[in-house]
Amino acid sequence: MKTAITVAIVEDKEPIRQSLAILVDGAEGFSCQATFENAESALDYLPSHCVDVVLMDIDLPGMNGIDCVRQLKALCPQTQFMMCTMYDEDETVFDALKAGANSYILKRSPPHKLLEAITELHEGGAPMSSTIARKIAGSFYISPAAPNELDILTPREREILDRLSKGHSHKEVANELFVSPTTVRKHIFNIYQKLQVHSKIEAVNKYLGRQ
Amino acid sequence: MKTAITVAIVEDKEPIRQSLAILVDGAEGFSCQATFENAESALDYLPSHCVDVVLMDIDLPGMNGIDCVRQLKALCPQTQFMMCTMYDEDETVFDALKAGANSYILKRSPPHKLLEAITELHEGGAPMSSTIARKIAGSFYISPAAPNELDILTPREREILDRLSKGHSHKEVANELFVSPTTVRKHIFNIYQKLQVHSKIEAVNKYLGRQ
DNA sequence: TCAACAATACCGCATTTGTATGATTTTAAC
DNA sequence: GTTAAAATCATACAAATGCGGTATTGTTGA
Repeated sequence: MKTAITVAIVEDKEPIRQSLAILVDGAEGFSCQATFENAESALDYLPSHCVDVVLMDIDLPGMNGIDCVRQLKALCPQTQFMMCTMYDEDETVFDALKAGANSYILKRSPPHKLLEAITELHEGGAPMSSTIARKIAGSFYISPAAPNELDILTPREREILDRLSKGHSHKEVANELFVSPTTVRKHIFNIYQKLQVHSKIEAVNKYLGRQ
Repeated sequence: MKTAITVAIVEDKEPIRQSLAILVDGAEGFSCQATFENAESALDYLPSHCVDVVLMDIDLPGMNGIDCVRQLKALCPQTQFMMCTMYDEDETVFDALKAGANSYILKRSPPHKLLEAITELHEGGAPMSSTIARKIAGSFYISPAAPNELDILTPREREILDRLSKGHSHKEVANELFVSPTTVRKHIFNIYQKLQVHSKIEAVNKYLGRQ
């Protein structure tokens, strides 16, 4: 028989913490090693007792679950973190992923799904509740309908803007493209007109899709 | 009984196309409406005969599956697209998501997983093969080790850099912070020294973690 | 064929920026 | 209570940049 997947639970609400612990410990192949009612105690204990999977609530008293993951991630690199929460706002989801969460499951998921997800996570997957997964996949989508401001730039202008975005000066770009610096300046001027900006930084921000 | 999920398949290799069609059509609750051996014929037929789910291979003769999804997405907004391919390179995956793919399944997945995935996709999820999901989730992760370069900046310097990153000039920043422009320039110069750069763009790139 | 556009190039001017040196005042740490 | 670091300001110069013209050439679509 395979070694059980070791699990820790961070959840402030007593009844939920208890039922999660019972669920995990009661299932074959899983072992709940520890439970915590706040982020601080988890940060205290887990680094010296790393587990395979941590189920992390987000809304905790004191430090929130996302910041807790960010810190634990550095201390327990081999541990997988599953956010287990009721929040499904965009910002929360993406902040959790940025902090290092590998999985994001909504609390309303049925128990057997949770166990499945822990297994999948431990086997190298990144199980997400379906609405979360859709949110994440959708965040990459670039709508062709959205008339990209950059479309009005000519290929040459885009090329120059790209090099500017890498921090190259007018003169450097001119050398790279084998044209005169004045030509580059003219192109840049035209770019400013088209993008309605007045400096390299503003142009680069638009180019790289910020602000 | 619920209406069957209507499916179309775009796959150039005859045997794979056939077995996918048989798999889908043979399962209860699924109905394979059409199969195509290239992107062009799919683009020809599907817009006027939209289906619930399209299984799309990537490596096709002529137009590839990603570009095909990009175009179909605009014409069949309610259709869900599942990339079904052997590629798992980063660039391919993210390009597919940018094009509008809602799901990305590797061909090596077992048949029952594929049917499950189609169902999940149709119900609003975004099923991904586990290695793919991990890749996607990981793409958000911001390593806490990276920003240590910025740690050497003082709060004031960070404040100024932040405003520079928004495209403000020296003078503007000076007005915003109620200090002399020369002070701002001094700070900026110190920032350059610390970050080992020589222009605003380079500094802002480091600040925003894009280089 | 002609107009529009893209890419190339030049000149010139005012402003911004990068670099250097030096100094004063707050603030924080020991 | 001294010291170190941070924040402030000044002056100065060279280089880079932003803005305004004008002009030539090649391509392209109406």
